[in-house]
Amino acid sequence: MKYQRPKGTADILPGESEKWQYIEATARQIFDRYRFAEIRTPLFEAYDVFSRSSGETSDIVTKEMYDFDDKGGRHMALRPEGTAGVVRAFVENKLYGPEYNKPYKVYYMGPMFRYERPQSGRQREFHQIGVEAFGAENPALDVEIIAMAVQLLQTFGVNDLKLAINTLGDPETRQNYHQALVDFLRPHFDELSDDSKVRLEKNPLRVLDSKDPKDKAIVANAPSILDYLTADAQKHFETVKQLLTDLKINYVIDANMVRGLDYYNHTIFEIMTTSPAFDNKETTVIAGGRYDGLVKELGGPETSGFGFGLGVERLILLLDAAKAAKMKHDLDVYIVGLGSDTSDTTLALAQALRAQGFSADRDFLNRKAKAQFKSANRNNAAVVITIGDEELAQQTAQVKDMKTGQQKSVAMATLTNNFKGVYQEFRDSEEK
RNA sequence: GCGGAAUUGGUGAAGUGGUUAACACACCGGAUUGUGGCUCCGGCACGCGUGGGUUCGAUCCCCACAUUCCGCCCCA
Repeated sequence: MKYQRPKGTADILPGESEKWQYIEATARQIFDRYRFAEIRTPLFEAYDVFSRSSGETSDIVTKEMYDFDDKGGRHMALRPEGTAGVVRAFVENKLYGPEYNKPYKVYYMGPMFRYERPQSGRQREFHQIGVEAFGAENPALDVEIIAMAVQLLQTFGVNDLKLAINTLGDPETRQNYHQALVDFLRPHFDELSDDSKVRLEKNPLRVLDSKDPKDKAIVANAPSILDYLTADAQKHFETVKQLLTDLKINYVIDANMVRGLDYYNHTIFEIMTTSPAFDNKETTVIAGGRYDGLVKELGGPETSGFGFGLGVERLILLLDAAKAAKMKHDLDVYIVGLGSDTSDTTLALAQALRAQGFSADRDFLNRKAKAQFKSANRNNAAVVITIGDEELAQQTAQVKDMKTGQQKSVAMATLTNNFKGVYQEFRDSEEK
């Protein structure tokens, strides 16, 4: 094994790729219903696009960025998440212009890159499906997008969904709370875990998220951001809660929920699920929220935004656990050719069948009849057409229904002109 | 970035410091000049993650590296 794939990457092979197609097709369908349109942005951007949007001190920027200098000496980075590039495109293409619908709604799907230690469901190259909506501060938009996220997961058959919401308020809220939290944690500095000591300096909100038992005990008595909301922030959050209730969408408020990226404010949410695929531990599949300052941060006009991202690899693990329906397509026709003289004819017949809209396959290894039938069986072929010297001479073929075992001779011309009729006849007799 | 475990064929795996690396599944061929099952027979690792070292001799012992998995950090 001289060459192997880069650490933390995966080959998605046939058998697996069908799941991806299913997921992507389903997502497109749902997004379309909500009038989101696809946007495709580059897999890499100027490093600053990400460092500016995620926050210089965020973990993504400080240690997980897959960055490099290109031959022109430009500092570039593979995208670690989808939002920054979309916002950059939104600004660069002036999509905030008056000629565009507000909110401006887009979705994307594709690979993201983070330089970190791989684990199951976590890779260096991973995939996200995400949506962004720009230019509406109305909390109803928050709720509509959360509802869409819930519907999406339900459509995938993922159950045991738990929606957790929180608010980070507006900048004023955040500043006040930040101060209050630091004031509270300072006296406990020596008791905090080493990780949290660092967090306290870099991003105190993250201490709230700590899994360390001692940290948790301290945090339990910490002030809640919900007590520091400004009137506006309070109103926004209340409306979100009310609308969720109106839609009969269950949720819990997790006042300690935070974000690793700096650009979020107001509503943030996560949809979690428990599954054997994750050892029955709660795992977040979708995470998102509001980011009203980001467009401006990247050079555009003051424009609000709301979006979420879904981890495709994680979703696939869930589908596996739920024993998702088989998404593989069966074969319509397998053509058995006996003797190398038949190869021209089987090739032409296969083409004729495909032209009529059927899937068709044949043997290329000159194997004997038995082996070819085995292949047909393995491929779940509905029909097998056999051509040997005799059929060649008479311009016919043996057509066999693999389910009933019934076989009959059909003129070659009929197969090439009207296979549909032959096929239907078999179907009908199967039902009798 | 830190800590731990693993690494034998297409797959699941057994195994030993010393002639030919079990067994099973899958696959290929034959028994059955042209038909899917079963049965029987045969084939299928120039090699035990990679590179060094110890040894008369290593897949098995030692070291380094790589990759995978698990935990932490973080997150999707």
